[in-house]
Amino acid sequence: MHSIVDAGIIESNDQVEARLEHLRALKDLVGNVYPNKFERSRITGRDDSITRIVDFGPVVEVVNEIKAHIATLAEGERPHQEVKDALNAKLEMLGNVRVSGRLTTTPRTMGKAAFVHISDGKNRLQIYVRKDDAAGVRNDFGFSNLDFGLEETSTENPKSEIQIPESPSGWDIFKLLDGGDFVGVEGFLFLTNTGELSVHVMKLQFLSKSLLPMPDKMHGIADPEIRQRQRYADLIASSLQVEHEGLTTRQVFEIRAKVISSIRRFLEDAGYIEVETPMLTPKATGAAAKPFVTHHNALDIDLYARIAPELYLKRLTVGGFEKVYELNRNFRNEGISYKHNPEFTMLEFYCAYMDVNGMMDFCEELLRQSIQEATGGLKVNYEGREIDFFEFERISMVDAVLRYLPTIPSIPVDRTWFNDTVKLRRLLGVAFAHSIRIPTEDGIGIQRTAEEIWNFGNEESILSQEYQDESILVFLFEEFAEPNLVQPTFIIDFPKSISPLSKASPANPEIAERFELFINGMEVANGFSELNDPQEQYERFLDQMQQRERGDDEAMVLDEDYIRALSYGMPPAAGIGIGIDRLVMLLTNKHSIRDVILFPHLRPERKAVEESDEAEGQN
RNA sequence: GGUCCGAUAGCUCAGUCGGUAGAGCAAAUGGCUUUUAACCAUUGGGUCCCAGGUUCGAGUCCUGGUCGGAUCACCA
Repeated sequence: MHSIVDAGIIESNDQVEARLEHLRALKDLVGNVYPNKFERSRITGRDDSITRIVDFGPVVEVVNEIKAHIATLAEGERPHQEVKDALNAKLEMLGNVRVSGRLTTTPRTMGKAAFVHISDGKNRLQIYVRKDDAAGVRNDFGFSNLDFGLEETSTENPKSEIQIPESPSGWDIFKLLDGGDFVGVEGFLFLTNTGELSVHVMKLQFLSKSLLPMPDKMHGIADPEIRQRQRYADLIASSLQVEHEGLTTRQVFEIRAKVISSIRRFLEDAGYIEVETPMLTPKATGAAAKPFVTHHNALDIDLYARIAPELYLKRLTVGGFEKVYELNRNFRNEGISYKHNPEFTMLEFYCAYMDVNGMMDFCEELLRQSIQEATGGLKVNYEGREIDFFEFERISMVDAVLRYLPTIPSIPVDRTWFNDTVKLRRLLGVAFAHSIRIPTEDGIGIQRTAEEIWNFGNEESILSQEYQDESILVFLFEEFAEPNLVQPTFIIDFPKSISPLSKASPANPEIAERFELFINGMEVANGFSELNDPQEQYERFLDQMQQRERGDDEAMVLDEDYIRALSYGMPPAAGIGIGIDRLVMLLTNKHSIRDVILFPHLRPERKAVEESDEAEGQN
């Protein structure tokens, strides 16, 4: 049988060899080197994790007292013995603890005693092992069995027949530990000469081996590929690192979890019910995107990974769920970028009898509460800029373009330009001119002045005949306004033609009652008053199909069953989709969506592919 | 897909003008019973991403490729 080293799954080097050798020696000492359990003490009320111990009130109190004492001392001066003794007496009153964790470093041994920190992935606690007084534990008998197992068996079997291996010394076990190993210890809490909370180990039990060396404790993992491909190693590294800028990887995902649970709580408190609609669907509906296709053998039909749950959720409003939400994955077979992953987490919810304005109000409240709960405030620092979630601006798409359009005094642009095809085309030319950056040696490129852009743009406008008026507006918005929308901003008054599922504004039939929320130039949410007229919806779908025939493969497909559902009558309603990954990026100051997804999609590992091909060739 | 940057010990990184391959951490051995990125001494450890070229000589220069990152264009 191949070993994992022979098979090339882990690389063999002097580090790994040394660890394997330690493991063999440990096997002789403790028996089972992968024991099944370790029972932790319960001085904090339930299983004492390291985090629960260091957060435990009486412990925190003692730690704060020694900190206060140290603050009064000169630099380098040790805490006074009598202060330490008094506090250590308090810690001893708490009783012995049994805690377990991963060694964060190689042990610092000093002749006949040693210190090392153990970590529960979140917090660390120092343990102190002395050659004199640390007993080792054999895993065949274990902590609890050591005390009770002997008596039970001895009633049935003569004592002489039982082979009880001699207990190893804790020190012998300790000498075979490597950074990253798991151990369980029993002992008492105390403060060291430098005032650090530690466990004086009386019993040491080996729990599991790390055969691979731990990531660098100062630098962590530098290779971004390993960070994302081997997230487990990234999480270990971020918990071991002595210093780090910003949040640790673990903290990022803790914030993500907090935001999500806070959102669920908010929606539930507001009367929403969570549902799960199909991930595999016969039609890729509800959004404009390329889907993943798969095949169901038994039914012999193609199925699509859903690109949005929208139409299913609205079917549920037809069925009588007045407030309904789904918080789960969507799949889109499109590019990967800093803000795109093939699968991403979307919150969608629908509320009967509400319109787009009510939805914007509600969305603001939802975001404010969940951001407050997840981060402790409403202001976040994102790439050096402060984003304030207290205020959300609302501005129409046309006004947003007007605000950020480069202007020159000789050509005053106003709202009327957007209703004039000729003038719109001039603006499109300006947008083309604006998008062209003159390359420079440093590769960054320089932008032209407003005057140059206008002069150049007016020549370019002749190229723009193929654009429809509405798509020109969107193009202008994306070119001029979008990158500038840093603070939370609702863009409202979308052209109806690009919003096939939204209701038109009562005031203007060409405008959809729709908004998109932009933060830091990124679309974070998209909502509207839901179109519930089956006849109009049918016509909008037909229009989309025409666009598809003209070559737009992202135009929506017709969903007859959805039209049938609407025909039963759907209440007026508003709905919204919120991109959770992007929201988490903003809250954790992460520039890439891959940093807020635990296992983002990457190219297949090159080495592994080649080797498995070779193996197949040999067989 | 375009442009720019990178790949050297297990990890993080130096490597000058083209001239014997380096440091810290990690590993091994020894010392040290309250250390804090512990310390001291000794030792081992390299396909300098791959292929080709220039050269007496290439980690270094040139060409091509692989992998990765950043960025721009399309998509939420």
